[in-house]
Amino acid sequence: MRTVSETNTHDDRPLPLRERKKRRTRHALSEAALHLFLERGFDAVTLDELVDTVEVSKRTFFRYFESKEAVATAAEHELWDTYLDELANASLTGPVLDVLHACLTAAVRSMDTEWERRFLATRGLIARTPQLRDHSDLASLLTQERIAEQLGDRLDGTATSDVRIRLLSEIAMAAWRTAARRWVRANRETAFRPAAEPEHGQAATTRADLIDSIDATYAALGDSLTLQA
Amino acid sequence: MRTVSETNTHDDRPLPLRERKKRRTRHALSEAALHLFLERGFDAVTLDELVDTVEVSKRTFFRYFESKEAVATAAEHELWDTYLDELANASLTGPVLDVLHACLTAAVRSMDTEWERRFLATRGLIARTPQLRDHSDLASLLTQERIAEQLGDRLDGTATSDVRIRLLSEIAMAAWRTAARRWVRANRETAFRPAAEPEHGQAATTRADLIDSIDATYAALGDSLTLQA
DNA sequence: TAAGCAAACGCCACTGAGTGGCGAATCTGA
DNA sequence: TCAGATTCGCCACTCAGTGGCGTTTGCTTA
Repeated sequence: MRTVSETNTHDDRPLPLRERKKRRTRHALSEAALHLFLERGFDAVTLDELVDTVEVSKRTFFRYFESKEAVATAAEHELWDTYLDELANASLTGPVLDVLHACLTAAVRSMDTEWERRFLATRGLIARTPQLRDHSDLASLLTQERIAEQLGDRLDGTATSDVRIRLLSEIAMAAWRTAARRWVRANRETAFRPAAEPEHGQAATTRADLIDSIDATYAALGDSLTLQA
Repeated sequence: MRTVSETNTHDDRPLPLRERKKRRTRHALSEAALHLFLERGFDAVTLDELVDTVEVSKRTFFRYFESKEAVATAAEHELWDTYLDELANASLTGPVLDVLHACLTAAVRSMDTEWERRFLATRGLIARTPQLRDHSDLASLLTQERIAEQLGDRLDGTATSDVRIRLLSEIAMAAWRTAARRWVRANRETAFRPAAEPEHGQAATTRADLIDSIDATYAALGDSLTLQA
């Protein structure tokens, strides 16, 4: 039993002031970055500009984000963190590929609506900025590496199966990249507007579509291996 | 019959002088780069240094290579070019994955010994330089993209199979990355010395090992998909 | 509530990759 | 031998990212 004063859902109050300030700075930076980048393009905005609008020193910026690309893809990084958490808490039973698939969709589902908005913006930027696409792909490869490590620790560690674990992680991420790219391509024009109109009756790009794309892609994995000319 | 004066192996003569000079410059740059990077580390060598030792302006450097990373991984790029050529000339019959597998090993086999030396050096650098590992991974993703495009053009272009083609390309490259990483990891200490001793009786890292690793990895693809916990 | 401590920040100078512009050298083809 | 076109060198510039250091700000203990 916890005391009443200790709210456990989204408790922002009990956090030390210092921590709250940090969150606010981080949030302000990533929010302003998305806004500026969408407005004028990733390349056209310099870090000095971004840093000026948030009224923070450039030195401080790099205490929060490790690169200009990182602040634009923060939402994706959060997804990967959640994904890895899901996997860490999942029980490894049955086909491992199914577990990875389930963890990924669970991660996507568990993000809040704030995240969804930022993620859409990020993917919009990625779609029109090669540099960001590279950074995003790299992040997926890094995550894949982490997955392989985690699986390697938790499954039997025979050297023979090590190749299979690495391959499995690769394949799982391949499914993500394929699904995400398909999903982005289908929405290049319709979505990703700088100022998102809130309640457009039109069918907007939702995370449900993304999850559908993921499911469909995972389902196509088996066929792909044996694809005939 | 050719005249005796016209040697056909490595004929550098019939090429216009301008072209020969360009080749020499490019070769000198990539050769000096490998040497310097292996000697003192990728980060410790500045472009200005490299450019000074070759006695070329920095401006000229960027007319030959698009980045500092590119000059260190030139050998890999050549492999990808050859791979794509192989694929372009291959007949698409039977399982597409087998075709990709065959093209890759064929490409590796068709490179000359000069290439092998440079490739080994490059992989040694990649193994110890995260920045280069990223660049190499990105190059493999880009190649994978090209493969998907080529396959998309040559196979039937139904939207349904598009996902499978992308996935197949991803999976094929996943096999490469896994194989190459395994191969590098197995030789991190034994090989990749700045000044390679020519005829060490000891078993040295050869491209045969690499091809074996590729074969083994492709063979493990099917199992990986159905890997059970 | 005052003192002391550590974390976070701002400022500033600096490195180094990559680019733009333009005039000079060099190759080529008639 | 003389245009015309490439290619190159030089120089100044932009901008991401880092190191150092002094100052502020929140936290803690007396």
